[in-house]
Amino acid sequence: MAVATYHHGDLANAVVAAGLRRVRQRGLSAISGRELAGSVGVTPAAIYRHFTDKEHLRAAISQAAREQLARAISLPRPRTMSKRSAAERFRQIGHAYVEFAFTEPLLYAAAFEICEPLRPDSPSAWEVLNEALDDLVKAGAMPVSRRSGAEMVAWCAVHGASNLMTTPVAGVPPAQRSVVIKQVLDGVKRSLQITP
Amino acid sequence: MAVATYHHGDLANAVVAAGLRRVRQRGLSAISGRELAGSVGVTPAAIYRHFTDKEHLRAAISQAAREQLARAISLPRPRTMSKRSAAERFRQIGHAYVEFAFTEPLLYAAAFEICEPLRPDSPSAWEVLNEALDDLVKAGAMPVSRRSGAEMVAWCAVHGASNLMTTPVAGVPPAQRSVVIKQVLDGVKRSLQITP
DNA sequence: TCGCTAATGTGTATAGTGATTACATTGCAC
DNA sequence: GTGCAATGTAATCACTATACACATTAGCGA
Repeated sequence: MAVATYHHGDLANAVVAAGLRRVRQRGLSAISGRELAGSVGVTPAAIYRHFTDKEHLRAAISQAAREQLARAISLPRPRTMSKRSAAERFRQIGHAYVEFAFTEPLLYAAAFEICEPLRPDSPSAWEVLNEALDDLVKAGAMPVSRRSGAEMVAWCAVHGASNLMTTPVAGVPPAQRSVVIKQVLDGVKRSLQITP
Repeated sequence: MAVATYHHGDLANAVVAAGLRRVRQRGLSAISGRELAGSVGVTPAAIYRHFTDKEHLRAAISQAAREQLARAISLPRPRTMSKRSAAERFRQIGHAYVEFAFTEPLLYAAAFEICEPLRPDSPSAWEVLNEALDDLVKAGAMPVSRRSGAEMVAWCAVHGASNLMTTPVAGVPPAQRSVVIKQVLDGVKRSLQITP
């Protein structure tokens, strides 16, 4: 099968996929071009036909991780939204973000380790967030006056929480995580004056 | 002078110091033990008398970066505090945090890249923050009921902002940074119900 | 269907890396 | 002073990123 086809056919994607698998266990910094090439059944140098650099390769993997995060927080969006359901969905998106960081800490870390966007992030987390905020305003669950800059206020809080709690600096024991998350999400709610 | 003394005398610290210098320009991941050893005028293997691993070395450098951050946000603390001055100082600490991230992005990134505390972080950023929050309560600028968990609410927001804005993911143009920072800090203020 | 060309993968080579080992030098406690 | 533990050196190994010349092949125009 190694010689079934001389040309792999989809090396770039295959390498990134293998990279993601590796990242989930050892982290982005442990990625080795050789090993990756081997796991795809190809010579190390072959990678350089598709990626200029090791850095380029790592950037591609990082972006793939970012796309997984975006997918993870893309919760289904009901056609019509009440104040309650809009607020609920907004909170759940925040939860999903943090949850992703907890269940796939290395993938999450990789997503933000290298952030040069290669091609425009397909459905970026950013867009999901903005959509949810717009829905909040439309549903009347948040004053329009708070809309401007709300993305950053919300994202910073949730991203900061994910970042700090997947790391030993903050020293938050896992058992206490959920209460911290609640406090942070409540804080966002208060800060953006989300009503119900 | 290379042979002035066979023993260096303070290799561990010298190596970390050289490491910090290097990190500021190229980032933590670009650290090479050999190069570091060379820049201190010592053989590569000598480093392994003081650090078990390269990872151990990097962890030490990361912690040194964390200590620099802590120093950067350790603003002078007036003996007696009014509501106004307590709130002011709290905000300035937040500003200093973000400012550090902007002026030394690579150092800041390194600080949180490896977070195993080796020895207890001398004067940790955490402690500075808690002190400032306690002062807020004492001065009556924040309701006691909001004190619990306030560290995380505040830290998450500021850390998230630093993290996202020293990176191209958020796509915030440098010119617009200060307004985002203002919004985030105002958000924290509202969230913690800081009064003046 | 043929054959040309660009794209892709191979093999080999080089320089730099982290790490280990045996040995040299030295400060310090006794 | 002497001996020992701490520290630095030299030589070495396995591995990694990367470059280059070459082999193979897909896909296209004739």
